[in-house]
Amino acid sequence: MKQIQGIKGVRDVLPGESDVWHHIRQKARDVFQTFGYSEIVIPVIEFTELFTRSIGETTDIVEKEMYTFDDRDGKKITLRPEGTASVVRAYIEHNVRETSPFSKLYYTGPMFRRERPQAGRYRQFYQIGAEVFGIGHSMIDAEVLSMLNLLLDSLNIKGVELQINSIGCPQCRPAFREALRNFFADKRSELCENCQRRFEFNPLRILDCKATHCHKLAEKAPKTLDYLCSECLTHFKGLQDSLKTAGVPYVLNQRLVRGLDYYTRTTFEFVGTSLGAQNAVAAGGRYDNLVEELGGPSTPAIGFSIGMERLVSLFDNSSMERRSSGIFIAALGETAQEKAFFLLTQLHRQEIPAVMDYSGGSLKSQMRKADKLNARHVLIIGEDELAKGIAILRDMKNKTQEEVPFSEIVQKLRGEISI
RNA sequence: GUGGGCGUAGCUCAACUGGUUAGAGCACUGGACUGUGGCUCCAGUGGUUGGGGGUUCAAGUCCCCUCGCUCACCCCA
Repeated sequence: MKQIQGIKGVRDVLPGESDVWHHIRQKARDVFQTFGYSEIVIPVIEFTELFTRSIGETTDIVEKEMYTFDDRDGKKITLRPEGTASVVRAYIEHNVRETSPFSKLYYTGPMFRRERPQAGRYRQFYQIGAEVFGIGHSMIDAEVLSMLNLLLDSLNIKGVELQINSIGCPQCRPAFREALRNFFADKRSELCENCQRRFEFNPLRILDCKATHCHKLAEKAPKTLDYLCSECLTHFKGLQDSLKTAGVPYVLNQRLVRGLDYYTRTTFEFVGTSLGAQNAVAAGGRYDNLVEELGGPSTPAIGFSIGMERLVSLFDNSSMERRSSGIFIAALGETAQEKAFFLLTQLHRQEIPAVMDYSGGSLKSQMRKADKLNARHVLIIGEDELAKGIAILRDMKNKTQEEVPFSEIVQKLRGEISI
Protein backbone atom coordinates (compact mmCIF):
# COMPACT_ATOMS: atom_id res chain seq x y z
CA MET A 1 0.00 0.00 0.00
CA LYS A 2 1.26 3.44 -0.82
CA GLN A 3 2.40 5.44 2.15
CA ILE A 4 0.46 8.67 2.63
CA GLN A 5 2.76 11.59 3.28
CA GLY A 6 2.25 15.12 4.48
CA ILE A 7 1.76 17.86 1.92
CA LYS A 8 4.84 19.58 0.55
CA GLY A 9 5.93 22.55 2.58
CA VAL A 10 3.82 21.53 5.56
CA ARG A 11 5.38 19.94 8.57
CA ASP A 12 4.70 18.20 11.86
CA VAL A 13 6.08 19.59 15.09
CA LEU A 14 6.96 16.55 17.14
CA PRO A 15 7.18 16.20 20.94
CA GLY A 16 10.41 17.74 22.07
CA GLU A 17 10.28 20.52 19.53
CA SER A 18 6.71 21.27 20.55
CA ASP A 19 7.97 21.97 24.07
CA VAL A 20 10.16 24.68 22.58
CA TRP A 21 7.17 26.10 20.68
CA HIS A 22 5.15 26.17 23.87
CA HIS A 23 7.94 27.88 25.75
CA ILE A 24 8.33 30.56 23.08
CA ARG A 25 4.60 31.25 22.87
CA GLN A 26 4.39 31.45 26.63
CA LYS A 27 7.26 33.95 26.79
CA ALA A 28 5.65 36.01 24.04
CA ARG A 29 2.36 36.10 25.93
CA ASP A 30 4.14 37.19 29.10
CA VAL A 31 6.04 39.97 27.37
CA PHE A 32 3.01 41.18 25.41
CA GLN A 33 0.98 41.28 28.58
CA THR A 34 3.50 43.46 30.34
CA PHE A 35 3.11 45.89 27.45
CA GLY A 36 -0.68 45.88 27.74
CA TYR A 37 -1.67 43.66 24.83
CA SER A 38 -4.71 41.39 24.70
CA GLU A 39 -5.11 38.36 22.51
CA ILE A 40 -7.40 38.37 19.51
CA VAL A 41 -8.34 35.08 17.90
CA ILE A 42 -8.98 35.51 14.20
CA PRO A 43 -10.20 33.00 11.62
CA VAL A 44 -7.98 31.10 9.25
CA ILE A 45 -10.25 31.83 6.28
CA GLU A 46 -11.49 35.16 4.97
CA PHE A 47 -13.12 36.45 1.83
CA THR A 48 -10.40 36.76 -0.80
CA GLU A 49 -11.18 40.41 -1.29
CA LEU A 50 -9.87 41.29 2.16
CA PHE A 51 -6.36 40.28 1.14
CA THR A 52 -6.41 41.64 -2.38
CA ARG A 53 -7.45 45.01 -1.03
CA SER A 54 -5.05 45.18 1.90
CA ILE A 55 -1.91 43.42 0.71
CA GLY A 56 -2.15 44.79 -2.81
CA GLU A 57 -3.28 43.40 -6.16
CA THR A 58 0.16 43.35 -7.70
CA THR A 59 2.11 41.80 -4.85
CA ASP A 60 3.46 38.28 -5.27
CA ILE A 61 1.39 37.07 -2.35
CA VAL A 62 -1.86 38.01 -4.02
CA GLU A 63 -0.80 37.29 -7.58
CA LYS A 64 0.47 33.76 -7.14
CA GLU A 65 0.79 32.55 -3.57
CA MET A 66 -2.68 32.45 -2.04
CA TYR A 67 -4.68 29.30 -1.43
CA THR A 68 -8.02 30.41 -2.79
CA PHE A 69 -11.11 28.29 -3.40
CA ASP A 70 -14.80 28.67 -4.15
CA ASP A 71 -17.15 28.21 -1.24
CA ARG A 72 -20.30 26.18 -1.95
CA ASP A 73 -22.23 29.34 -2.61
CA GLY A 74 -19.65 30.50 -5.10
CA LYS A 75 -17.95 33.09 -2.92
CA LYS A 76 -14.16 33.29 -3.09
CA ILE A 77 -12.43 32.28 0.11
CA THR A 78 -8.73 32.38 0.92
CA LEU A 79 -6.58 30.70 3.55
CA ARG A 80 -4.95 33.69 5.24
CA PRO A 81 -1.45 34.49 3.99
CA GLU A 82 -0.88 36.89 6.89
CA GLY A 83 -2.66 38.15 10.00
CA THR A 84 -2.82 41.94 9.87
CA ALA A 85 -5.68 42.12 7.36
CA SER A 86 -7.91 39.97 9.55
CA VAL A 87 -7.11 41.91 12.70
CA VAL A 88 -7.93 45.16 10.94
CA ARG A 89 -11.14 43.66 9.56
CA ALA A 90 -12.18 42.50 13.03
CA TYR A 91 -11.21 45.84 14.54
CA ILE A 92 -13.49 47.64 12.12
CA GLU A 93 -16.29 45.07 12.04
CA HIS A 94 -16.77 45.06 15.81
CA ASN A 95 -16.10 48.75 16.20
CA VAL A 96 -13.41 47.88 18.72
CA ARG A 97 -12.30 51.48 18.94
CA GLU A 98 -15.63 52.54 20.48
CA THR A 99 -16.56 49.43 22.38
CA SER A 100 -13.33 48.46 24.06
CA PRO A 101 -10.40 50.21 25.65
CA PHE A 102 -8.00 47.80 24.03
CA SER A 103 -6.05 49.02 21.09
CA LYS A 104 -3.11 46.64 21.48
CA LEU A 105 -3.80 43.20 20.10
CA TYR A 106 -1.76 40.06 19.48
CA TYR A 107 -2.45 36.78 17.74
CA THR A 108 -0.77 33.49 16.95
CA GLY A 109 -1.46 30.86 14.38
CA PRO A 110 -0.75 29.37 10.98
CA MET A 111 -0.51 31.31 7.73
CA PHE A 112 -0.55 29.84 4.25
CA ARG A 113 1.43 30.77 1.17
CA ARG A 114 2.01 28.53 -1.81
CA GLU A 115 5.69 29.17 -2.42
CA ARG A 116 8.49 26.75 -3.12
CA PRO A 117 9.71 25.61 0.30
CA GLN A 118 13.28 26.21 1.40
CA ALA A 119 15.22 26.76 4.60
CA GLY A 120 13.00 28.79 6.93
CA ARG A 121 10.11 28.90 4.49
CA TYR A 122 7.03 26.72 4.60
CA ARG A 123 3.65 26.70 2.91
CA GLN A 124 1.97 26.50 6.28
CA PHE A 125 3.99 28.57 8.68
CA TYR A 126 3.26 30.04 12.08
CA GLN A 127 3.35 33.62 13.13
CA ILE A 128 3.09 35.50 16.38
CA GLY A 129 1.90 38.96 15.52
CA ALA A 130 0.82 42.14 17.26
CA GLU A 131 -0.91 45.33 16.18
CA VAL A 132 -1.46 48.70 17.83
CA PHE A 133 -4.31 50.94 16.69
CA GLY A 134 -4.95 54.62 17.14
CA ILE A 135 -1.50 55.81 18.15
CA GLY A 136 0.40 57.84 15.60
CA HIS A 137 3.19 58.98 17.90
CA SER A 138 6.67 57.76 17.05
CA MET A 139 7.17 56.64 20.63
CA ILE A 140 4.81 53.73 20.10
CA ASP A 141 6.98 52.62 17.19
CA ALA A 142 9.91 52.57 19.57
CA GLU A 143 7.82 50.81 22.20
CA VAL A 144 6.86 48.08 19.74
CA LEU A 145 10.50 47.56 18.74
CA SER A 146 11.54 47.63 22.36
CA MET A 147 8.99 44.92 23.11
CA LEU A 148 10.31 42.70 20.34
CA ASN A 149 13.82 43.33 21.49
CA LEU A 150 12.88 42.34 25.01
CA LEU A 151 11.19 39.17 23.84
CA LEU A 152 14.26 38.10 21.88
CA ASP A 153 16.41 38.88 24.90
CA SER A 154 14.21 36.93 27.25
CA LEU A 155 14.49 33.94 24.92
CA ASN A 156 18.25 34.40 24.87
CA ILE A 157 18.32 34.76 21.10
CA LYS A 158 21.70 35.86 19.79
CA GLY A 159 22.86 37.10 16.43
CA VAL A 160 19.86 39.20 15.51
CA GLU A 161 20.09 42.72 14.11
CA LEU A 162 17.31 45.28 14.01
CA GLN A 163 17.15 47.25 10.77
CA ILE A 164 14.87 50.23 10.37
CA ASN A 165 13.83 52.55 7.59
CA SER A 166 11.09 54.97 6.66
CA ILE A 167 9.32 54.75 3.33
CA GLY A 168 7.31 57.93 3.76
CA CYS A 169 3.63 58.55 3.31
CA PRO A 170 1.25 59.22 0.40
CA GLN A 171 2.33 62.88 0.54
CA CYS A 172 6.04 62.36 0.04
CA ARG A 173 6.38 58.94 -1.53
CA PRO A 174 5.28 59.98 -5.04
CA ALA A 175 8.19 62.43 -5.23
CA PHE A 176 10.59 59.71 -4.18
CA ARG A 177 9.15 57.31 -6.72
CA GLU A 178 9.63 59.92 -9.40
CA ALA A 179 13.20 60.52 -8.30
CA LEU A 180 13.89 56.81 -8.51
CA ARG A 181 12.29 56.58 -11.94
CA ASN A 182 14.40 59.48 -13.17
CA PHE A 183 17.51 57.91 -11.71
CA PHE A 184 16.92 54.49 -13.28
CA ALA A 185 15.44 55.76 -16.54
CA ASP A 186 18.67 55.70 -18.51
CA LYS A 187 19.87 52.51 -16.74
CA ARG A 188 16.72 50.56 -17.45
CA SER A 189 18.27 48.19 -19.93
CA GLU A 190 20.91 47.23 -17.36
CA LEU A 191 18.37 46.15 -14.72
CA CYS A 192 17.36 42.55 -14.30
CA GLU A 193 14.14 41.37 -15.88
CA ASN A 194 12.24 41.64 -12.61
CA CYS A 195 13.45 45.13 -11.90
CA GLN A 196 12.41 46.26 -15.35
CA ARG A 197 8.89 45.31 -14.34
CA ARG A 198 9.35 46.91 -10.95
CA PHE A 199 10.38 50.09 -12.70
CA GLU A 200 6.83 50.27 -13.96
CA PHE A 201 4.70 49.49 -10.96
CA ASN A 202 6.92 49.74 -7.87
CA PRO A 203 10.36 51.30 -8.34
CA LEU A 204 10.99 51.20 -4.56
CA ARG A 205 11.46 47.47 -4.82
CA ILE A 206 14.48 47.88 -7.09
CA LEU A 207 16.37 49.01 -3.99
CA ASP A 208 15.65 45.66 -2.42
CA CYS A 209 16.83 43.54 -5.35
CA LYS A 210 19.59 41.08 -4.57
CA ALA A 211 20.81 40.66 -8.14
CA THR A 212 24.36 41.95 -7.85
CA HIS A 213 24.16 44.32 -10.77
CA CYS A 214 20.91 45.92 -9.63
CA HIS A 215 22.31 46.10 -6.13
CA LYS A 216 25.32 47.99 -7.42
CA LEU A 217 23.28 50.33 -9.57
CA ALA A 218 21.05 51.09 -6.62
CA GLU A 219 23.96 52.20 -4.48
CA LYS A 220 23.92 55.63 -5.99
CA ALA A 221 20.17 55.84 -6.18
CA PRO A 222 18.24 58.54 -4.29
CA LYS A 223 17.78 57.77 -0.60
CA THR A 224 14.30 57.62 0.86
CA LEU A 225 15.24 59.77 3.82
CA ASP A 226 16.19 62.65 1.54
CA TYR A 227 12.67 62.72 0.16
CA LEU A 228 10.61 62.43 3.34
CA CYS A 229 8.22 65.25 4.04
CA SER A 230 8.90 67.17 7.23
CA GLU A 231 6.26 65.25 9.20
CA CYS A 232 7.66 61.89 8.16
CA LEU A 233 11.19 63.02 8.84
CA THR A 234 10.25 64.27 12.31
CA HIS A 235 8.52 60.98 12.98
CA PHE A 236 11.56 58.99 11.91
CA LYS A 237 13.94 61.12 13.96
CA GLY A 238 11.63 60.80 16.95
CA LEU A 239 11.67 57.04 16.56
CA GLN A 240 15.45 56.95 16.58
CA ASP A 241 15.64 59.17 19.65
CA SER A 242 13.17 56.96 21.48
CA LEU A 243 15.04 53.82 20.48
CA LYS A 244 18.13 55.32 22.05
CA THR A 245 16.19 56.20 25.18
CA ALA A 246 14.89 52.64 25.35
CA GLY A 247 18.36 51.23 24.78
CA VAL A 248 17.36 49.30 21.68
CA PRO A 249 20.25 48.83 19.25
CA TYR A 250 19.46 49.26 15.55
CA VAL A 251 20.99 50.01 12.20
CA LEU A 252 19.63 52.16 9.42
CA ASN A 253 18.92 50.27 6.21
CA GLN A 254 17.73 52.63 3.53
CA ARG A 255 17.12 49.71 1.19
CA LEU A 256 14.61 48.12 3.52
CA VAL A 257 11.38 48.17 1.52
CA ARG A 258 8.56 45.92 2.55
CA GLY A 259 6.67 43.82 0.07
CA LEU A 260 3.18 44.59 1.25
CA ASP A 261 1.49 47.68 -0.15
CA TYR A 262 -0.05 48.97 3.04
CA TYR A 263 3.08 50.12 4.84
CA THR A 264 3.74 53.80 5.53
CA ARG A 265 6.60 55.54 7.31
CA THR A 266 8.38 53.12 9.65
CA THR A 267 9.43 49.72 8.36
CA PHE A 268 11.67 47.31 10.22
CA GLU A 269 13.13 43.84 10.22
CA PHE A 270 14.88 41.76 12.83
CA VAL A 271 17.42 39.85 10.77
CA GLY A 272 19.01 36.62 11.96
CA THR A 273 22.62 36.42 10.83
CA SER A 274 22.74 32.64 10.91
CA LEU A 275 19.49 31.95 9.11
CA GLY A 276 20.35 31.50 5.44
CA ALA A 277 18.46 33.21 2.65
CA GLN A 278 15.20 33.68 4.52
CA ASN A 279 16.64 35.64 7.38
CA ALA A 280 13.84 37.85 8.71
CA VAL A 281 12.80 36.52 12.13
CA ALA A 282 10.35 39.32 12.74
CA ALA A 283 9.25 42.19 10.56
CA GLY A 284 6.60 44.83 10.25
CA GLY A 285 5.90 48.49 10.04
CA ARG A 286 3.46 51.32 10.29
CA TYR A 287 0.29 51.28 8.21
CA ASP A 288 -1.55 54.51 8.84
CA ASN A 289 -4.02 54.25 5.98
CA LEU A 290 -5.07 50.62 5.98
CA VAL A 291 -7.92 50.90 8.48
CA GLU A 292 -9.50 53.66 6.46
CA GLU A 293 -8.86 51.87 3.17
CA LEU A 294 -10.73 48.87 4.50
CA GLY A 295 -13.72 51.00 5.40
CA GLY A 296 -12.96 52.02 8.97
CA PRO A 297 -12.36 55.41 10.52
CA SER A 298 -9.01 57.03 9.86
CA THR A 299 -6.75 55.27 12.36
CA PRO A 300 -2.97 55.15 12.50
CA ALA A 301 -1.56 51.72 13.23
CA ILE A 302 1.62 49.72 13.53
CA GLY A 303 2.31 46.02 13.77
CA PHE A 304 4.72 43.19 13.22
CA SER A 305 4.83 39.48 12.96
CA ILE A 306 7.36 36.92 14.09
CA GLY A 307 8.18 33.86 12.02
CA MET A 308 7.79 31.04 14.51
CA GLU A 309 9.85 28.43 12.65
CA ARG A 310 12.68 30.90 12.17
CA LEU A 311 12.61 31.93 15.80
CA VAL A 312 12.64 28.30 16.87
CA SER A 313 15.70 27.62 14.72
CA LEU A 314 17.54 30.45 16.49
CA PHE A 315 16.49 29.23 19.91
CA ASP A 316 19.05 27.32 21.92
CA ASN A 317 17.11 24.65 23.77
CA SER A 318 20.11 23.26 25.64
CA SER A 319 19.20 25.35 28.66
CA MET A 320 15.63 24.10 28.72
CA GLU A 321 14.73 21.76 31.49
CA ARG A 322 13.80 18.31 30.36
CA ARG A 323 10.17 17.63 31.06
CA SER A 324 9.43 15.13 33.79
CA SER A 325 6.62 12.64 33.79
CA GLY A 326 6.34 13.08 37.56
CA ILE A 327 5.35 9.73 39.02
CA PHE A 328 5.87 6.52 37.10
CA ILE A 329 3.99 3.46 38.29
CA ALA A 330 5.59 0.10 37.63
CA ALA A 331 3.31 -2.85 38.24
CA LEU A 332 4.20 -6.55 38.12
CA GLY A 333 1.41 -9.03 37.49
CA GLU A 334 -2.27 -8.56 36.79
CA THR A 335 -3.51 -8.06 40.34
CA ALA A 336 -0.81 -5.51 40.98
CA GLN A 337 -1.81 -3.72 37.77
CA GLU A 338 -5.38 -3.44 39.08
CA LYS A 339 -4.16 -1.84 42.27
CA ALA A 340 -1.71 0.38 40.40
CA PHE A 341 -4.43 1.54 38.05
CA PHE A 342 -6.62 2.52 40.98
CA LEU A 343 -3.76 4.51 42.53
CA LEU A 344 -3.11 6.17 39.20
CA THR A 345 -6.67 7.47 39.00
CA GLN A 346 -6.37 8.76 42.57
CA LEU A 347 -3.19 10.67 41.72
CA HIS A 348 -4.77 12.18 38.63
CA ARG A 349 -7.68 13.44 40.69
CA GLN A 350 -5.20 15.35 42.81
CA GLU A 351 -3.61 16.73 39.64
CA ILE A 352 -0.40 14.90 40.39
CA PRO A 353 1.37 14.09 37.12
CA ALA A 354 1.60 10.33 36.85
CA VAL A 355 1.92 7.70 34.16
CA MET A 356 1.71 3.95 34.25
CA ASP A 357 3.22 1.23 32.13
CA TYR A 358 0.64 -1.29 30.89
CA SER A 359 3.10 -3.47 29.02
CA GLY A 360 3.51 -6.03 31.79
CA GLY A 361 7.22 -6.13 30.96
CA SER A 362 10.02 -6.92 33.35
CA LEU A 363 10.72 -4.51 36.18
CA LYS A 364 13.99 -3.68 34.52
CA SER A 365 12.31 -2.62 31.30
CA GLN A 366 9.76 -0.58 33.22
CA MET A 367 12.51 1.14 35.18
CA ARG A 368 14.25 1.95 31.93
CA LYS A 369 11.09 3.58 30.64
CA ALA A 370 10.74 5.55 33.85
CA ASP A 371 14.27 6.80 33.38
CA LYS A 372 13.65 7.81 29.78
CA LEU A 373 10.56 9.71 30.79
CA ASN A 374 12.66 11.48 33.39
CA ALA A 375 10.35 10.41 36.20
CA ARG A 376 11.15 11.88 39.60
CA HIS A 377 9.66 8.96 41.48
CA VAL A 378 8.67 5.43 40.68
CA LEU A 379 5.98 3.51 42.55
CA ILE A 380 6.75 -0.19 42.39
CA ILE A 381 3.96 -2.67 43.07
CA GLY A 382 4.47 -6.43 42.79
CA GLU A 383 3.19 -9.59 44.45
CA ASP A 384 5.21 -9.03 47.64
CA GLU A 385 4.06 -5.43 48.01
CA LEU A 386 0.47 -6.45 47.33
CA ALA A 387 0.63 -8.98 50.11
CA LYS A 388 2.05 -6.41 52.53
CA GLY A 389 -0.38 -3.67 51.46
CA ILE A 390 2.43 -1.31 50.53
CA ALA A 391 4.18 0.12 47.51
CA ILE A 392 7.84 0.92 47.10
CA LEU A 393 8.38 4.62 46.45
CA ARG A 394 11.71 5.15 44.76
CA ASP A 395 13.36 8.53 44.39
CA MET A 396 15.10 8.31 41.03
CA LYS A 397 17.46 11.14 41.67
CA ASN A 398 18.65 10.24 45.16
CA LYS A 399 18.36 6.51 44.47
CA THR A 400 16.61 5.98 47.76
CA GLN A 401 13.38 4.12 48.33
CA GLU A 402 10.90 3.50 51.08
CA GLU A 403 7.78 1.46 51.71
CA VAL A 404 4.49 3.36 51.82
CA PRO A 405 1.12 1.81 52.77
CA PHE A 406 -1.44 2.05 49.95
CA SER A 407 -3.75 4.22 52.02
CA GLU A 408 -1.07 6.88 52.52
CA ILE A 409 0.36 7.07 49.03
CA VAL A 410 -1.77 9.83 47.55
CA GLN A 411 -1.42 12.02 50.59
CA LYS A 412 2.32 11.48 50.79
CA LEU A 413 2.88 12.32 47.14
CA ARG A 414 0.65 15.35 47.33
CA GLY A 415 2.48 16.68 50.37
CA GLU A 416 6.08 15.83 49.67
CA ILE A 417 6.47 16.04 45.96
CA SER A 418 6.95 19.30 44.27
CA ILE A 419 6.85 18.70 40.56
C1' G B 1 7.41 29.04 -11.66
C1' U B 2 13.25 28.32 -12.62
C1' G B 3 17.97 26.02 -11.37
C1' G B 4 21.58 22.92 -8.35
C1' G B 5 22.42 18.87 -4.73
C1' C B 6 20.62 14.35 -2.56
C1' G B 7 17.42 9.62 -1.67
C1' U B 8 21.01 2.83 1.64
C1' A B 9 17.95 0.09 8.92
C1' G B 10 13.78 4.43 13.28
C1' C B 11 18.27 8.34 13.08
C1' U B 12 23.48 9.68 11.21
C1' C B 13 26.29 7.54 7.57
C1' A B 14 29.82 3.31 5.05
C1' A B 15 30.14 -0.25 0.76
C1' C B 16 37.62 0.72 -4.21
C1' U B 17 37.09 1.58 -11.20
C1' G B 18 29.65 -2.43 -11.41
C1' G B 19 31.59 -8.38 -8.44
C1' U B 20 29.77 -13.31 -3.21
C1' U B 21 24.98 -13.23 2.01
C1' A B 22 24.55 -4.50 1.81
C1' G B 23 27.83 -2.90 6.97
C1' A B 24 28.87 0.47 11.44
C1' G B 25 27.50 3.91 15.36
C1' C B 26 23.23 5.60 17.91
C1' A B 27 18.32 3.85 19.09
C1' C B 28 15.35 -0.58 20.25
C1' U B 29 14.89 -5.75 22.73
C1' G B 30 17.22 -9.30 25.88
C1' G B 31 21.32 -10.91 29.01
C1' A B 32 25.71 -10.19 32.48
C1' C B 33 22.63 -8.22 37.64
C1' U B 34 16.47 -14.90 38.86
C1' G B 35 11.95 -7.95 41.07
C1' U B 36 15.29 -2.03 40.42
C1' G B 37 16.97 3.07 35.72
C1' G B 38 21.49 5.98 33.78
C1' C B 39 27.60 3.69 32.99
C1' U B 40 30.14 -0.72 30.92
C1' C B 41 30.38 -5.35 28.23
C1' C B 42 27.87 -9.25 25.26
C1' A B 43 24.04 -10.91 22.02
C1' G B 44 19.71 -10.14 19.09
C1' U B 45 15.62 -7.72 16.08
C1' G B 46 15.51 -4.48 12.13
C1' G B 47 16.66 -3.36 4.61
C1' U B 48 11.73 -4.46 -1.77
C1' U B 49 19.16 0.30 -1.23
C1' G B 50 12.32 5.88 -2.59
C1' G B 51 9.36 3.50 -6.86
C1' G B 52 9.25 1.66 -12.07
C1' G B 53 11.80 0.30 -16.42
C1' G B 54 16.46 -0.58 -19.10
C1' U B 55 21.91 -2.06 -20.05
C1' U B 56 24.92 -6.34 -18.20
C1' C B 57 27.00 -12.95 -16.86
C1' A B 58 26.31 -9.54 -12.59
C1' A B 59 23.32 -3.05 -10.52
C1' G B 60 23.12 0.23 -4.05
C1' U B 61 26.77 1.64 -7.94
C1' C B 62 25.59 2.96 -15.07
C1' C B 63 21.15 5.01 -18.27
C1' C B 64 15.89 6.70 -18.66
C1' C B 65 11.29 7.87 -16.28
C1' U B 66 8.78 8.96 -11.81
C1' C B 67 8.07 10.30 -6.67
C1' G B 68 10.17 12.67 -2.58
C1' C B 69 13.61 15.67 0.22
C1' U B 70 16.87 19.75 0.29
C1' C B 71 19.31 24.42 -0.95
C1' A B 72 19.20 28.70 -3.91
C1' C B 73 16.58 32.24 -7.34
C1' C B 74 11.88 34.79 -7.06
C1' C B 75 9.50 36.55 -2.80
C1' C B 76 8.97 36.82 2.25
C1' A B 77 7.75 35.52 8.44
